[in-house]
Amino acid sequence: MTETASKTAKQGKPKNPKAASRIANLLRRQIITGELRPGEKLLPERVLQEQFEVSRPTLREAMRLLEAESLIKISRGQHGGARVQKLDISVTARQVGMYLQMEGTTLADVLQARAFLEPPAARLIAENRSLAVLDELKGNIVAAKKAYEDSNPVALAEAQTHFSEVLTSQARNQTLSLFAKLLHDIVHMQMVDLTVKTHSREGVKKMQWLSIRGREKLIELLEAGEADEAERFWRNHLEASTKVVLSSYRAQMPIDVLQETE
Amino acid sequence: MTETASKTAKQGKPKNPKAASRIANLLRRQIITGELRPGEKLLPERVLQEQFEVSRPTLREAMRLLEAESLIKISRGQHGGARVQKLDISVTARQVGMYLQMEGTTLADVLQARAFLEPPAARLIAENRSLAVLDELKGNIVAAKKAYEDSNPVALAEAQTHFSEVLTSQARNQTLSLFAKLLHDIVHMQMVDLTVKTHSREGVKKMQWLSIRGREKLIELLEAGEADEAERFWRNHLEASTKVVLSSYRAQMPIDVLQETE
DNA sequence: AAAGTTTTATTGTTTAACTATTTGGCGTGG
DNA sequence: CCACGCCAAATAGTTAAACAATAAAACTTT
Repeated sequence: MTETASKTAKQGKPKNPKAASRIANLLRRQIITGELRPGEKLLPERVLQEQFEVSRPTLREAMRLLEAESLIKISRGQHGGARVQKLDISVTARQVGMYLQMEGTTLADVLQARAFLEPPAARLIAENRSLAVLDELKGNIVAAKKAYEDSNPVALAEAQTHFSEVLTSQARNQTLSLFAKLLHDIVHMQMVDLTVKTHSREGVKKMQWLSIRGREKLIELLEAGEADEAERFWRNHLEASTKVVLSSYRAQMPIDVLQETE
Repeated sequence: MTETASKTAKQGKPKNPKAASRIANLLRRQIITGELRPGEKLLPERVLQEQFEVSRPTLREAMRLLEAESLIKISRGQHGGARVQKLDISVTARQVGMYLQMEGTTLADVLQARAFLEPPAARLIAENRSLAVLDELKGNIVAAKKAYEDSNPVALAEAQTHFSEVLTSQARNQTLSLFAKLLHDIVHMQMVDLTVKTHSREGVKKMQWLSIRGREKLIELLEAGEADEAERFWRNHLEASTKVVLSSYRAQMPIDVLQETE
């Protein structure tokens, strides 16, 4: 046996590397293909153990993996167990953010990326302009103005990111929309300790007003269907305001997505 | 004791949700902050057990999490153990792809998103044109032409994606560059069973040639520093060729990122 | 010296128990 | 009858100790 060993005899069951990830793959597939839908309960541990013919610790490693991906949520108690969940985007955002963090990416870089996505989106909206979208954008401006007058920086920031989301989501491209959401989430993570500083700054008020005016102008262009002009205007606007943000806040610091995950 | 139970007495140790994810968080932080660098070996399980005061199955759940994130790679044997690794982008790509898959995103959608990112990148290259980048792009064209003449569709596809990568990576924005890589990875996963069909098709050859010509033309514009023109041209080119791809292949099917992972 | 064998350090997996946390039901006292 | 508290049952969370598998190094034999 010792001589023939090595790799001559292939095992009947290739038996993927680790039992846990093998099982996680199987369950993951069931969930993602919709075989198991959000809200549905997975079988309890001991049943799955028998089904997959593994021990409890091994099965539980698999459950941890799925739980970490936010595919399932596990609870204890009488009617506890693993329930399929809608995917939580913040989990993906964290992983993308982790990647960026390891490369020393700055918040400035992330903001710039966002500024990169929006102008083409604006173009698309101008090309096939829909009343619903335009109305939503207008409503957003109203809310932003109110927040501005109330000197409520948090609400104003919310309104701004919402505006961005509407822009990118209406580009009618799911992939791009997801990217926009990821960026929003990553930026949001950083803002936890960033927004606070907004209060005391001089000139912020003025910048905020310019920002609102810029969006109003964009809406006009969108309504007029001026695709080229809308795209160009919005790029210039974002570049200008990004510059201000970069110099104002400590956006040149690498992001950190690990702050007290909880 | 029964009466005072409930939640009156807070434990000294708040003891975050699950031991495994708590430990994973600690180790993850060490890795991401660079305290532990790629190649370095983590302490063996039994030492970490003592350090974190948990049992082996619990610790191993944590290790599984980090392994799934590609932060560590575990091997058995005498000098085995967990080693810190450079992050594997395909893990992140898979997770992003999972998200897209659950929304029923089509390959067409993903390709369109890529077409969305490149024109602005082309603009940037035209604005601050560097010889190195232009040379790399030119070299790419040469390779593509060779693949074309050899009727080597795989090499040609490689060249095309490389061209895209150079474009987006030279945008000097890490976030955007990461997105481009993610898209490339997701597309690549799908191409496993997609490229094969390329051979038999009529008109493909012609399309390939147009694609190469388009890139040559783009390079000319970039060299001339015609930012606006380069961006516009490239968008039109991508839109046109995307349309062809969409009708030719089964790009209208939802993507599937779960096909036989390993 | 080369080849094969044994030893050893490490992770992979199993089994069996105990602990903690919910929920529902049951009973007792108002 | 209702409300409160206690208990029981179902479930996941954690621990413990052992054994299996693997890979490298050390040793032994030819």
